[in-house]
Amino acid sequence: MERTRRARAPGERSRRRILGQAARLATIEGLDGLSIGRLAQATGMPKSSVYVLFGSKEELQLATIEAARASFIEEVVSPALRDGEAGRDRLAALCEGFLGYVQRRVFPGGCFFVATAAELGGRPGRVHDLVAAYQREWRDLLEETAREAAEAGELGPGSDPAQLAFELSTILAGTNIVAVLHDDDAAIGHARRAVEARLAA
Amino acid sequence: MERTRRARAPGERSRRRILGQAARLATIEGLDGLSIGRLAQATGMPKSSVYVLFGSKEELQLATIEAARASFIEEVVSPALRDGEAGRDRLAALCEGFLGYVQRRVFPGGCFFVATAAELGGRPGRVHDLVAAYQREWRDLLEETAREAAEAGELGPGSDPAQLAFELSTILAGTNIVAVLHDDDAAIGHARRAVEARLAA
DNA sequence: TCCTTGTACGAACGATCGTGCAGAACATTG
DNA sequence: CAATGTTCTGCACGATCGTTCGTACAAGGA
Repeated sequence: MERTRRARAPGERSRRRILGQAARLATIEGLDGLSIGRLAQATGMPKSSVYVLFGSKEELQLATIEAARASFIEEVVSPALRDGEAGRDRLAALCEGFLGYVQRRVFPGGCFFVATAAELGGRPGRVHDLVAAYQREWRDLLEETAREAAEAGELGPGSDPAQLAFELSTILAGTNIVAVLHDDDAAIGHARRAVEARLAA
Repeated sequence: MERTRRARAPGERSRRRILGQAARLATIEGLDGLSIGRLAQATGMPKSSVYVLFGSKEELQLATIEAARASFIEEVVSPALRDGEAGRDRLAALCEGFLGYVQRRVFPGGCFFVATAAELGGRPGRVHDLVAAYQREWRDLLEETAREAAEAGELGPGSDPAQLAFELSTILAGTNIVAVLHDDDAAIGHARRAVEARLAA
């Protein structure tokens, strides 16, 4: 048991190191622009080793998405679920967590899922489906939290949780694009005001 | 005169045909994913002809951006400037123009500039700069129109045109991403409600 | 008339892409 | 220590990338 885990460790460690670089690279070059050769060069491993650790480029992309999701949960979701009590506070914490995560450039190209969602657009395939599923998961989290807030009476009387979650998620995604494209953190400030206004009413 | 125009016509016609395909392809494959070989195959011309008409891949990308901008102006901006009188009406017409343009899939991957802005992110170079300039041009148009509306007293008293333009542009961009990613026009409906609410207050 | 210019076409270049494979390197077991 | 079974690595493959070159044709200016 312990033996086997230690035996598999070297492969796991290499995988983890590659995936860290892959997630960072993918926010700049795109998931398609991810090349096994460049990844090998960035980690100092031979190309064939990188390849054999994942089996195919598509599997590498899928694993990269999973790694990025783990990072997103650790950096954005978990802190908000821990700090924000519930309802509106938690909703604010999620938005602020996202904005801080973009601002401090956890990934050099901003939010991994905004970048890949825009890239994959309407293309078919497993990679697209996985990104779409996680994007929806994020919006569902916002929506459910908004629903809690609405039921607690913390939002205006006529507020629609689905509509609110839609507006917040699109504003956050759009903010990411503008902030990265112009390397301009003023966008983050605008976004904070927008979220504030939407959560006050 | 007429002779020279007819003499120069074949090159211009080829360029136009290539750029039309290029703009459509770029919203799916990305500006980087645009390959001269595929473009040649799509237009039935030899690869070298496509190449020599633009001189380099970067020039092809720049020309593609210009072509996409012309399409955007024709499909979104001009109708709104013609129909919407001024101020708030015009602002509403611009937003609705954008949403209709996304919904009817003028480009298969949605708005060209949202797709490329997300792709180019923080990369350096002339291609990035041109996309960033046109993205800013679009937001400036929204902002100036919002300012007209505010000065005409059509918006709420405490409204900030820059903030309003930021919110509208990010909501529109985010809507494009969601609508294309999930091939779900319900996002367009949500966006219409969001714009309406923002322009009513 | 020749000469320049611009467009069209085919072939080829070096580089890099994803992928496959035979064997070296390694740890584990007897 | 020897045998065995995984894991890693160097090398090579076909394909495609952007780019270049040589050539052919058509038209305008000298």
